[in-house]
Amino acid sequence: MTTTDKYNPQDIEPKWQQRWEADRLYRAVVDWSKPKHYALTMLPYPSGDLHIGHWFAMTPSDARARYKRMRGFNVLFPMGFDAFGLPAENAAIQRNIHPKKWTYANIENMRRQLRSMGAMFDWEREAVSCDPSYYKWTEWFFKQFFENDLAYRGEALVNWSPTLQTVLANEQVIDGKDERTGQPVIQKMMTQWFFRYTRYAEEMLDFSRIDWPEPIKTMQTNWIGKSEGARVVFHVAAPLPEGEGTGVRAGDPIEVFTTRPDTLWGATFMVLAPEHPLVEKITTPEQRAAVEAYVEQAARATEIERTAEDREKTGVFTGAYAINPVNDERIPIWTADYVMISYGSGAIMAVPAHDERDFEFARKFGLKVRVVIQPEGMALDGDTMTEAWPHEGLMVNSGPFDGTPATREKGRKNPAINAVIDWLEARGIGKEAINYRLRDWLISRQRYWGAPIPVIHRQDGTMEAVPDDQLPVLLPDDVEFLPTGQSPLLFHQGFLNTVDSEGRPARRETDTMDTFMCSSWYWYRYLSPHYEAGPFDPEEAAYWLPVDTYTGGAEHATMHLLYARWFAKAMRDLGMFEETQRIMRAHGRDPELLAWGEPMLQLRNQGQVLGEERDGHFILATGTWQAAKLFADRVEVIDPKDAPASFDGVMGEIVKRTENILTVDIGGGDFRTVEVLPDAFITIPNIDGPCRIEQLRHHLDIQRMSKSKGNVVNPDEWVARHGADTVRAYLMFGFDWQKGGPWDSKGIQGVVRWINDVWDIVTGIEPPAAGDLEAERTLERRVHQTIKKVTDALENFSFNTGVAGLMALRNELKAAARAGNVGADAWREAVRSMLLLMAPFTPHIAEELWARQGHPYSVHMQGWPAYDADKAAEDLVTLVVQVNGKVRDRLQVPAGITAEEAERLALDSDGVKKLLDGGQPRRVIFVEARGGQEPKINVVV
RNA sequence: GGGGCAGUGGCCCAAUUGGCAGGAGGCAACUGACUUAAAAUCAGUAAGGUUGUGGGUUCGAAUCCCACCUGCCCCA
Repeated sequence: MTTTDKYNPQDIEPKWQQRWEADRLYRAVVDWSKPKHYALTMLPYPSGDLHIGHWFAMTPSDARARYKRMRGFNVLFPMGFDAFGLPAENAAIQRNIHPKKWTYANIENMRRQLRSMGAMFDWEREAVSCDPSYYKWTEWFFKQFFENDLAYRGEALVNWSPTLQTVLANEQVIDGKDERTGQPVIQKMMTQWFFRYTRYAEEMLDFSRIDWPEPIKTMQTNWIGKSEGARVVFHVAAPLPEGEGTGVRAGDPIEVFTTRPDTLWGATFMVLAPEHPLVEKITTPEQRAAVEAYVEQAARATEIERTAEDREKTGVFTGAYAINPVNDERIPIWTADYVMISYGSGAIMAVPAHDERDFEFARKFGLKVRVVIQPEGMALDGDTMTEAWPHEGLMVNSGPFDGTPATREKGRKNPAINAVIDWLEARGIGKEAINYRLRDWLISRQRYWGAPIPVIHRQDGTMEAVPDDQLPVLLPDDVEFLPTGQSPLLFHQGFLNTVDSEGRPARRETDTMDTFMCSSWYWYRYLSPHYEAGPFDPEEAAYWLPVDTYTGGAEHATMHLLYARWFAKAMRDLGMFEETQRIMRAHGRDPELLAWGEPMLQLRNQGQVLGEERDGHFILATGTWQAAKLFADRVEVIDPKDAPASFDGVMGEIVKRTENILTVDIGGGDFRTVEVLPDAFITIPNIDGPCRIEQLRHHLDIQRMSKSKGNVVNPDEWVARHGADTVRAYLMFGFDWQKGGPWDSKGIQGVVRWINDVWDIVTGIEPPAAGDLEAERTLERRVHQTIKKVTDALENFSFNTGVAGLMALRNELKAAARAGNVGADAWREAVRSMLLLMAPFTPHIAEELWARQGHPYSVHMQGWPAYDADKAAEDLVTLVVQVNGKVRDRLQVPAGITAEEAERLALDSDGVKKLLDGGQPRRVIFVEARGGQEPKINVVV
């Protein structure tokens, strides 16, 4: 082996990146003569630095996009930035830098980092959501929704800071307190902007047209939370005979939704959410003080606390009664915070005998419990039962329905529910109904750094949308950031004051939009980021839409990925794809693809790269003891091998450090606390002089990377050390992509060796002119087996097995080179195939070696190597012989063996004969060879 | 609290979907070469298992079902 020169990624990577860019190699242009593939990966938030998670998400997606391109697809693989959001505003407040400046500086930096990946991003299609040219269309979408009854203003519970007099985002509230001032935050009903999310709830439950991961579909289904039942109207009962002036008006309706209308006869009280508008109206004077105090206290609890099942139930009687419409019974109305205003109608009928939470509440407050479902073989008694019976049984105490079986089925499938719904509908007191857990999408934010909501409030209190020719409503730059939590737009007179369409003074809406709104349509903008006649160019859309493959994190399951689907359906129904569909039809593409209202046909999620496990420093700390705690004036980091036999102090591995308090594992599952004195003398080998306590390293478990844990892996450092190809390949090789896992800085060595080996194999081997035919045939077989393996791997997002297959091929080539029995032509052909297979994973080295082999530029414009099953086939295979499922023998047989032959050979084998002992087998099961698997035969005796 | 995912040699992971648990691959380990020595590099080599636990279905279970344990992620 003669190595002419060394592999040096720092030379070849920038060189090829510049060449590709200069040649616009990855520019994707509409070409109706070729099939298209729109590969989309989630766009990053410009936080400042690209972290290893971005590489893990994007480089495998890039490999797959490159593979599709080699398969003959015209591939679009764009990139952009989701650039509005809270961190920019926090930076503004903390560091006195304008959010715009901060964001664009970060974008600039991240663009550079993204380029170092060597990905095939088409930068000419880049979109940045905080650019006026982008958010003009975010505003335009809002306006379309506003004008078509998909956007509205309504009441919602928000986090309200009474101290700051402002609304806070969920992220700004920690433990019920404002994260900045530490002052309490309450839940308050306020007017907010919403999209009619629930309008598409039913359609969003249909996943039949899309290839998305099962867990995502399950999560979305649960998130939408469809439940079937009935809406029943109760009425407030007439006031008490004494007739106090309570404001209670007999006959006020209270609508409830129930999934169990078959238990209506067991409703012994009602509960209203504390925020329910009726609470104030119906409360009697003698209960008023208690109710008001309760409502105020409830506002301080978060929804998490309120819905916790193990929480002690609280509530107050309002003094009012309602009439149960099925039996005209007078039942008390309570208010309690376990009922949510945002679910259903914010009021429930309580059936304590058959609902766990109602039961607990009734027992606590001594309310009546009446059994209306009697399970078979059990005699439930409302007075003595110790838990609710939410299951099946026969209806009792239910007037005309006594004896009707209630099953575990939900909705109309349950005979009891079915019968009761019919009866309710016939009498006009209730209706079959479907309720969704999903709530409308609250899109307004009381923040500065977001797309403005293009609405003007007229003097008379009505609203109008900003005319199209005035879009976008621009965010003013000259704003001041104060740590008040309030949006600076509220104080910007130039922004605030405007005129309506008739020239009268008016006030601009100061709410901005949720950033999820910006990220709900970005893949349309990529199609034509400079298009001015609409959010996207229909000519581009007709070719590229819908997205074929979308990759990104599963954490977006119920938010972004559901918003994206809603948006596509709303756009479809507002006719935004009509022109696009017309063009599709003209080119013979099926316009139904857009009628589905599904933005992405295939979705795959990557897992998370976690921090690396790290040992803590092994220390010997000495000082003075006080109780069980050592106050150390000296801390030495030592090698455990050099541990002294006896010492006065604490010795062991640091497992935790909080300020100057160390927790030390002294072995045997025992721990000691060491407080390091401020002037303590600290020594660490390899670091000269006394050290600071911050330099002491503590043990890290495998967990999510974060700056505070100090386990962040910086991709730039690894790229500088080994090159982008190696980092790419390691990320694809070292993990199950869909699962993620801990970073292993030793594991990357295997990839470093692989790439260096490939370099040496391709540049340094001079094969003989002629070789041994059998050896060449074997190498060719391995090459074709690898083509199959790598192809399957890329199709199935199983990147690690793809790289593993390439490593195995490397081993074959090395062995062949050593044996020197493969001739130049066969060798060159094998190397050629290997470089093509490597191109998606390691684009730079593949390009460099491709050029050095004298092939025409570029390897990335070549077709994918063709797989030939005949060339991959083995001549002889191992027939596995089992007896009762246990392996007893292995036989070498011809590859295409039939079941009869296999059975004859198996029954004749030593392993079987011994166990069969002259008798007849009860059954013989032959499993033929399929895929790369060898045949098996199982003899049952 | 609700929802989701995962558990395979010392470690990261394969196992073509119910068919030999490794002639998947890698890390680590060991031996040798180079070196005064070590690291790195190169060449070679074995060893390592009740597939988290317990039940069930099956001719056959890492794979399917039930229960439990442990870990991770998401939402509120």
